This record gives sequence, structure tokens and C-alpha cells, in this order.
Amino acid sequence: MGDKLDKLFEIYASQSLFKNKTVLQSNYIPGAIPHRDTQIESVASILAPTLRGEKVSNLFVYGKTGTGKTISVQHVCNKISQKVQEMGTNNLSYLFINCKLKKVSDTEYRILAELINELGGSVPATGLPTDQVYARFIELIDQKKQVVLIVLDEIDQAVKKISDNFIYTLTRLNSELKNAQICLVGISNSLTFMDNLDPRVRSSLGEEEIVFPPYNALQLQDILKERAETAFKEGVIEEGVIAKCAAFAAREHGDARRALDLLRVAGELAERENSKHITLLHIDTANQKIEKDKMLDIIESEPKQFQLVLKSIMQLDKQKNSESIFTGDVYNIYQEVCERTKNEVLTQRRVSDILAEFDMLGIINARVISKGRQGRTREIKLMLAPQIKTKAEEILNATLNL
DNA sequence: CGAGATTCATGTGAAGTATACCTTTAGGCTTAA
DNA sequence: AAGCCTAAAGGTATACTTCACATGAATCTCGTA
Repeated sequence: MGDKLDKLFEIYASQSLFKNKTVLQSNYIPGAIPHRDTQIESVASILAPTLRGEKVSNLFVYGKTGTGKTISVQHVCNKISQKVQEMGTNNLSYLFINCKLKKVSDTEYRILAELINELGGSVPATGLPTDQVYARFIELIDQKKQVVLIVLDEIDQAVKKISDNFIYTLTRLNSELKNAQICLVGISNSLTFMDNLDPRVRSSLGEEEIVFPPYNALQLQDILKERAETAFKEGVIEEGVIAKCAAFAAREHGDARRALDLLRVAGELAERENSKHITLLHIDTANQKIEKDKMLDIIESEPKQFQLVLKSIMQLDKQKNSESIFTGDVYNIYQEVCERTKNEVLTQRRVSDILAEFDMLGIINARVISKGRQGRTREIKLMLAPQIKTKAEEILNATLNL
């Protein structure tokens, strides 16, 4: 056994395809950001006056996931604060908050607390009334003449959870400040986010807007090439691999993160097979793996009743062995399963809707057919690949305590 | 034998109910002046 | 007196149920050749 392991490790160590894997991870900030020059320039030109300690317009940035929004804004802000340090002036504070992070996102209070923490102050985790916290915040930043640049990443999440008058309050804070000036940069994934905002907030936050369009396949290729160069050892990547990665990701609204994931997973797969190269085949398998993980995630996060129904379908699928499954069968099994697991039994009507939703998700394929005298029903086929089935079953059994 | 009626098992739509969650409001209580 | 907190009241979204009606091909019925 020991020998085997030694050998395994040896192979791993000697044959690693990666030079530096962190480059492919999603939190990596590259030195250069290809194909975002115009956007970066716009951001920079809007924020540049902060260097002279002037108040600038609030900025709102939006675009789909993986279009480089966060990275670009961070890049510009880092440059700016670097410049400020060089100049030796000390009149700019730069705060970056990701509203999606669990510990921050819940309440207005927490976001404020986070802001204060970043400024070096502290507030108790709970207890103070909200406007006290505001007072504390104002006090902190108003000590000297400065510009406070607040970047709120995934701002749509925060607004969904809290409400938009939080932002309104922030924008209005300027009138209470004697020395300092606040400017906000909001980053959002949702293009329609602005539409359902309070008009007052919309006008003040959206003084400037920048859209990040999705990358096309060629641009994705450039990004991948650049990263792959530092990530992998020489000659590891076969011809056309990058192009295929880019093509896959371009199909999914040009998500660069997705493309990088794909490449990384492909690399890991190749490595595990002791292959010396990453081939087109690896990309395919990687894509499948990512899809599979996504599917399992969906199954896992599905509500209990949905899982019960799915469990019944899977049970039938095993028994029936490629014969057709009908709604009635599913419902019968479903009742048993509920009984066994001490869950409430829903009506047939509801189960029918649940089945329709599974159809939407692509977990099953259902067709409404008429069986003549035997009435009308859905003909159901489970659409999970065999390897997923076993995994899915484990998940279901675990979450349903079977 | 074939046209039409019947039938079955469930699909589908509308409307109602229960529940959880959130916001608002009012009134009592604490606190600071 | 002001401001905070809590409890009750009101509002809203979600998940589900109930009722009612729609479907459509296999099957039955019955008139006709």
C-alpha cells in the first residue's frame, strides 16, 4: 500500500501539468485585463478627480457574470490609491465591500459595520440603533477633508435583502458631511436592477453608468491564452483546446470565469489521468463535470417535496428499467415514500406541477400522452446520466434521512 | 363495419387557504436633559 | 420629552388545496349495409 501511494505521489509531483494554478482561480487578480480597455478608461476618467480630492459622480457598473466588472473596478481603484500614496497626500479612503458575502449582506447595520471596520473603527456586533451607527460612521470619515470611495459589489443582492433607501441614505449622507465627501460605485450583475429602484436612488447612483458587454469567443481566447501561459507548463496544452474552451464559455453569455473554470478542471482531469497533455477530450469531460456538479447542486438545493418526488421517480426508473413511467405510478410511490419518511403527502394536482417544473429544469423529460381508455398522463423519462444518478441518490437519501 | 358516444386517468386553470415573512403603527418604557 | 423597543395589525409572496372542467385515443354501442 505504502509503495503504491509513494508511486502515486511521485507521479503527481513529477508530472504536474500546472506551473501556477492560482492563476486560474476566480479570486486571482491579473496584472492586465485584456479587451476591457475602454471600460477601464471610462472608470478611470470618472474616478480620476478623486486624486485631487474632488468629489466625483456616483458610478454604476453593470454586466453579466464573468465580464470583468469587479476586476476592472478593483484594478482602477488600486491604481488610484497607489498614486495617492506616491503623491503623499492622504485625502482618499477606498472601501471595497462585497454585498454578497454572507456575513455582510444581511442587514444595513452589517454593511455599515463592515465599512467602519475597514476604516479601522469598530462597532459592537449588535445592540446599537442603526442611526447611531450612521453617526459613528460620519464621525469617522468626517474627521478630515477627504474623499471616501465606496465600492459596493453585487449591490443588487444587498438591495434585494435590505431595501433601496439604504443607498439613498448613503447618497444623502454627503449633505451632513462638513469635510469629507462620499462617492459610491455600485456593481451589479442584473441589467434590470436599475429599473425597479426608487427613482431618487436611480438618479443619484446612476449619474454615470458603464456597461460591460459579454466577451466574445475570440476575446475569451486571448484571456485564456494569457492565463494559461502562467498557469501551465510549456507544451501541455494541445492545439485547439483553448479555442474550444472559449467556444463553450461564449455560448454561456461570454462568462470568462466559466471559461477559466473549464480550463482548470480540464487540467485537473488530465493530471489525474497522468496524461501529459490537455486534450480536446478533457475539455469535453470537464464541461460534463461542471454541468454535472451544477445539476447535483440543483438537486441538493431543491425543496423537500421536490426531492421526495424525484426520489420516487428514481426508484421507479430503477424498477422499470427503461419502461415508461406515468404520473399515477409516481404518485403512488411518492405516497409510500412520504409515509416512510413521515412527510406530508401533497395532492396529485401539486405533484403534477412539480413534475412540470422538473421538466423545465431538464431533470426529467415529460410528454403528455393519451392512453385511450386508460386515460391521459405524462410519460416521464429520467434525464440524468448514470454517474449522476448514483450521486443524486446519495444526496437524496442523505437529505431525506433514508 | 364504421360513425359517433363513452370512458378513463390525468392535465390544466381559477380561485381559495394557510403560512411565513416583512412592514407599519401604536403604545409603553427607558433615558437623557 | 424624546427616542427606543415590543406587540399587534396589516400586507404580501409562496406553497399548497379544492373545485371544475378539458383532453384525446382506446373502447363500446348501435345502426346500417
